[in-house]
Amino acid sequence: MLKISPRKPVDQQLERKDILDTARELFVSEGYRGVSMRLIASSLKVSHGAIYYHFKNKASLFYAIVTEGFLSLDKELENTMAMELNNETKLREVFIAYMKFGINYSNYYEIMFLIKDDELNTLIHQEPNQSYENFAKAVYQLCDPQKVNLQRIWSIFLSLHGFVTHYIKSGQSFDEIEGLVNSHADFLIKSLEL
Amino acid sequence: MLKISPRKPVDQQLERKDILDTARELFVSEGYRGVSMRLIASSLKVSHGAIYYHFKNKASLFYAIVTEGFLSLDKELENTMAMELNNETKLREVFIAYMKFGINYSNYYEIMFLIKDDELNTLIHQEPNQSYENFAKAVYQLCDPQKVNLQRIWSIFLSLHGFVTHYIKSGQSFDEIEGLVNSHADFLIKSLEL
DNA sequence: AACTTAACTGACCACTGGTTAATTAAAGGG
DNA sequence: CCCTTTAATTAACCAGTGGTCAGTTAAGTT
Repeated sequence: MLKISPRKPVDQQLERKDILDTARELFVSEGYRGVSMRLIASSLKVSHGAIYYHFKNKASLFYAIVTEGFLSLDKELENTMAMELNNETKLREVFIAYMKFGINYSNYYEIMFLIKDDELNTLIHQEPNQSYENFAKAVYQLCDPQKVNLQRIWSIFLSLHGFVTHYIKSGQSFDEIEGLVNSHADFLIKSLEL
Repeated sequence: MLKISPRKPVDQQLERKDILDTARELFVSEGYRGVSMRLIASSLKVSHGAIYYHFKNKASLFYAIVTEGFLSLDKELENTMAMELNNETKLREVFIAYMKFGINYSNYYEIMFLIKDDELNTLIHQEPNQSYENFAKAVYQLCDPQKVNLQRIWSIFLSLHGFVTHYIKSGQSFDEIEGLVNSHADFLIKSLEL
């Protein structure tokens, strides 16, 4: 019979933050589906059941990580909006920043907007809408109200979404497709008839 | 010891077509990830190992089904191009048909353009490009060459792709979003400045 | 000290895709 | 017809997944 010594001394106890840090690190390189609870546990040198004391399930664990993604995307938008540029150039930069975020943080983007997983999607239901609203407000602010309405902004968003979705699938780096990024941004700017 | 009687009489032998028919039926309602080899086998009342005599692996089995999806999409495009309509209206119908296909055959669309699966993606590498080329040719044919280039057509395609991707995720029916379909089609038509 | 709670382990479950030795029917050849 | 080879299938196996839980020990409380 193997000796089981489950509860560890206080200074060795697994903390929620340790789990999150390890999961995040693995997630960034392997994606949601590429990271198993067992992989996280073995990286932490604990049994995989120990994770379930701290998190209800895999979706809950990764929900904490995905909210970081939404914060990052919002921060990118904020930073772009704070640039000293004329409206049209700034708008173009907003589009480019969105595409750049999606490609550079593809595993985040996937879990934020693409993955169909019942448990995960139950948890993530407000954040994508909020993220879109922030985007829409920014775009509306930079446009002439006579030239743009909500439907058009929504179409712009879907076009950006399509760009990111396609290139996440194809796996190319941002540097490889920068020309295409610029071209798509130009297409969308032109569609607004500014 | 249970009696094993593996090879069945000729008239009861499992045929490749039977597997494909059952897999397709399950796939249409449950999607690629929702259908296991064991589910297909139990539906056919055979052992799941029997499928591997006929198909190398799950990806190969479903590759046969996904090619049907590409054929269907091409057929939709063809049918739309055969309509007696002026160029702009026909172009708009092409866009609508694409979005309609994606929403109505969402599990096909997912496996054709969205799913990241190494084995499946090894098999499916020409078809999406071919499908896009057919689309691009049709669009180019309906447009004024002075007003459109390959980059713009590509952006149109990505915009349609984004629309479908988003609404596949949200799970709404075509009827529920028909207004949005029309609105997005109008956005794209207007972007061409016809 | 005794009791309760917290934190964890190892084994379990059901499920997944894929593999393989054994088994039987079918096909081929003498 | 008989024997051999090939085809088609099964049941058991493997390794992996997310999740569960009785048992064990440390920590906390009285």
